[in-house]
Amino acid sequence: MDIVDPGELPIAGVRRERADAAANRERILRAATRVLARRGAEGTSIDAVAAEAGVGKGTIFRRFGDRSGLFQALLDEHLRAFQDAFMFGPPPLGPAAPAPDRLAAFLDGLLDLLDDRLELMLALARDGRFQPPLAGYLALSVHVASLITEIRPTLDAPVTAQLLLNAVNVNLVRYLRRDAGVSLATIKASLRPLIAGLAPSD
Amino acid sequence: MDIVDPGELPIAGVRRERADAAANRERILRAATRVLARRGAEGTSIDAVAAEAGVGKGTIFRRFGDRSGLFQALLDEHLRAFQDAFMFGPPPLGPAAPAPDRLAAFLDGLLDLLDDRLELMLALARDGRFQPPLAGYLALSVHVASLITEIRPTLDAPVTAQLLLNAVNVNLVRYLRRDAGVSLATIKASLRPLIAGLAPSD
DNA sequence: CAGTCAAGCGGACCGGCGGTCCGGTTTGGC
DNA sequence: GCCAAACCGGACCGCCGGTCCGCTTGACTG
Repeated sequence: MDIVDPGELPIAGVRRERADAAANRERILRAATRVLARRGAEGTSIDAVAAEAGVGKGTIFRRFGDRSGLFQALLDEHLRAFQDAFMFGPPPLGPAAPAPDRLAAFLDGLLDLLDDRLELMLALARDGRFQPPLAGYLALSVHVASLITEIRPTLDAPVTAQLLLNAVNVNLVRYLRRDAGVSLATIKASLRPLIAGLAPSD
Repeated sequence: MDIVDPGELPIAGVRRERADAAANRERILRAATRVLARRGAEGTSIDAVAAEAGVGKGTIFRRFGDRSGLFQALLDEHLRAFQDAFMFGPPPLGPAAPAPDRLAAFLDGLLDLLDDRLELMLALARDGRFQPPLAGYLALSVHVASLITEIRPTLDAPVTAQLLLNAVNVNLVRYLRRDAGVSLATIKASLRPLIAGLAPSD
């Protein structure tokens, strides 16, 4: 995506996205959302999205590169608000709260997001491209790592952060919520003891 | 797999597997192991395994039902020894040790197994069939849940067990080991604080 | 306003995959 | 040695992600 935001004025050397292209991008993203809702992650092929958007599949690949690029773009929309909240927002998510509270609030928020956008996250998870080094997830894991450093500096923060983030894996959430009938509150509560172990034993 | 173990005597009403079929099953499993090693999880198609085994692909589907059935069978071989060890073996894995030690030893052992059979586990993970409710994994999660109950009975043991098991997700291990260059010892060590949080705060 | 051309578009096409099917072959009990 | 049941192989199917290329269209220029 080396194209400047269409809302900005043209910049020397950078061409603006054509109006029809921008419109199509929007239609495609909306169509993808609808297909995800209707057919689920498993049934959401590029052909299906293209048909729903009334667009050739070539157009989708031109815009988003490949399958996971499409879902990345969709995820970014939802992730942005969350990122703002934990980086600049009010406590307990934002920087005014103590680190342990922030970590708990962060995981709660992430679980809410996962629960809300399950099919999208599953679609992303399908091609292994998602998870650990996922572009959008990178910011999250950096944030968690910094919180962990704050809580107990002697830990290996990056690795611990990955372990924690993986505990709330998409597939697990789907299974617990859908097949095992576990409530979100239960999952959140069960996560607490794990993060409690991070605090210095004193 | 409703066919009796070929080593046993025939039982009334249950037909023994034919000799050639048994031989083929073994050839297929061996071939799958070789292909996994040579081409990795991503490059291990059923066609490739069939070719390597010198067998038609129909034979594979007859034997193992579908793609993941093949890898399940392969996993079972490796899982059995581990199961024996934590159910009947010596401490710290076996029942003679205190529950917290057993849990730590269990996770260490699981990580060793993951590291050792990475490609196989990745192949299993590819079709979502793996993970949470994976047939072979079920026994593991039951075991972890029982240890957790022993450690702190007030926890929601099944959910906590799943969270813990997911923290050592296959994809994460691959990423940490292969791309991030993290040692197995580091991963094990980073897991300790998390399970430490399970112990009653007293 | 007309001309120009890069950008954008669509859908036929490709290779590869998991899975099915069925005509021919093999096995093993009698 | 006979025969039915079990087994086998690989052609075949539908689907999917991704590519390609001839045609269309938007937007800048004079």
